[in-house]
Amino acid sequence: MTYDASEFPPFAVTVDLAVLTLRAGNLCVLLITRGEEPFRGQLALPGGFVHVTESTDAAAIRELAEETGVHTFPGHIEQLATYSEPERDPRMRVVSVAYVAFAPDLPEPVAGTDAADAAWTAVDDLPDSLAFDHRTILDDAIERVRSKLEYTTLATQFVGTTFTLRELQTVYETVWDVTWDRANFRRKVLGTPDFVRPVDGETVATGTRGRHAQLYRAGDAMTLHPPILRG
Amino acid sequence: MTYDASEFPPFAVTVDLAVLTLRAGNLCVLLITRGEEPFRGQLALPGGFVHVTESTDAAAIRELAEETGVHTFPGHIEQLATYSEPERDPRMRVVSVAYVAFAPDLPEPVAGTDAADAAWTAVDDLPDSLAFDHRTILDDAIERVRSKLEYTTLATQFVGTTFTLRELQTVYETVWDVTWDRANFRRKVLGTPDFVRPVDGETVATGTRGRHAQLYRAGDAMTLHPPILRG
DNA sequence: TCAAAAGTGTTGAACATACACCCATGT
DNA sequence: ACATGGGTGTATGTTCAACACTTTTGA
Repeated sequence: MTYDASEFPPFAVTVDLAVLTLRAGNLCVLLITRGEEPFRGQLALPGGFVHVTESTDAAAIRELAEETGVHTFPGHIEQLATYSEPERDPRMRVVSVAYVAFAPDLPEPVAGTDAADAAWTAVDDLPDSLAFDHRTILDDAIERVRSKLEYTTLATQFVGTTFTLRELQTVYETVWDVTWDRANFRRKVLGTPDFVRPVDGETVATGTRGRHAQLYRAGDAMTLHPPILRG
Repeated sequence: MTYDASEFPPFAVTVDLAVLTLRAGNLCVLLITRGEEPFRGQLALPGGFVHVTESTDAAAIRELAEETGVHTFPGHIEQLATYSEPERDPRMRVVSVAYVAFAPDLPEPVAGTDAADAAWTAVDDLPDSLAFDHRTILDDAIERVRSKLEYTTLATQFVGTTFTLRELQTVYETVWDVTWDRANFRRKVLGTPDFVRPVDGETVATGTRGRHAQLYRAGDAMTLHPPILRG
């Protein structure tokens, strides 16, 4: 295996982002409307070219800030997979490294920024097809988030820095479309070492009525032993 | 986002393979010795350039056949992750899509083939460093196989098409470095729907002495509910 | 004082663990 | 016959699921 400029075919490398959040009890994804051909007018995942001086991780983080308009992104981002079918882009040979990001409820994208044509869409209410192979990427991203809830502390990325156990429970119930017994969920979470940590003393929050809830912060644990199961 | 030849920097795209198997009670990986600079003489993961007409999946499968010398690969291969640090290859900008393959015990690589300089190395007995960022890739591959044993039927890929429950148990014990109670392991596996399926009737195998064991085939299940835990 | 939401207790069922024991086979 | 390894039984402890109950708060 020797390297020489004539030996390898050149590829364009892009990143695509599946940014997921919970809004009003629905799992939502950030989609843009394409302004140019091909797929003009269709919905697509945000993304862009990788610069020659940066890693794909760096490119994904850069694009994430541009597309959401938030400069210190409050959630978590990780690589999903790489998509490379030769015909996935009709114009040239493009390999795309997809990332999935999880965030608490973010502000609506604002006109006048790079994110002007971006909007949150409930994943249960997607159009029949997205541009390129983005539907495949998005399906993989949704499967990723559902399975990672089970054996990691990812759920805490969908709520604010402090949260009630009820809010955390709602994350599981929304993403998995199941219901949990409140008491059993509480025991499961509190019985897992370093999953959550209570915020000191007097700290409580309020809903509209009823007893105030203890606030918690994410703990140090990244993986859950044993996992939390869907029932 | 418009495309034009002057706008995107060209990348070389390669695939790297972490081919894992069990040999004599050790988790082993297929490594080649590099014949050219850079990293001449050091161990590296097998791999190669992606052709302009093929997907990275196709390239990985092609390389896998070439490197192992086996044309219908008996195990499982899946994408691991993409590695793209700008300085990962000192000569040019290379993005590498890594794959991990799991196989039952394969024949020793034979001289006179493309796989001539390849050899199985126990992962507990690796040199301090591998070429490029291949040590990082390999560490990720090992973590992948360890975690996938827990919630998928991947373990069946490390044994032949038919196997005894004892052989399957040895897979878990070797990869995780734990011991299981034989009776409890049996109940766990047989109690999981579609994990394994007994091979009909008279079919039994033999060790050196003792009662013949029932043979099983992998079942239809891909994921395990509940997962098998490390204890 | 009532409704709503947080938090605790309790009970029977299901499961896991650690063994003891029986069965089939080759030497 | 006996050692070896496959296969089954069982008692004990732990966890889980369902649901009743108590506490705290706002209206």
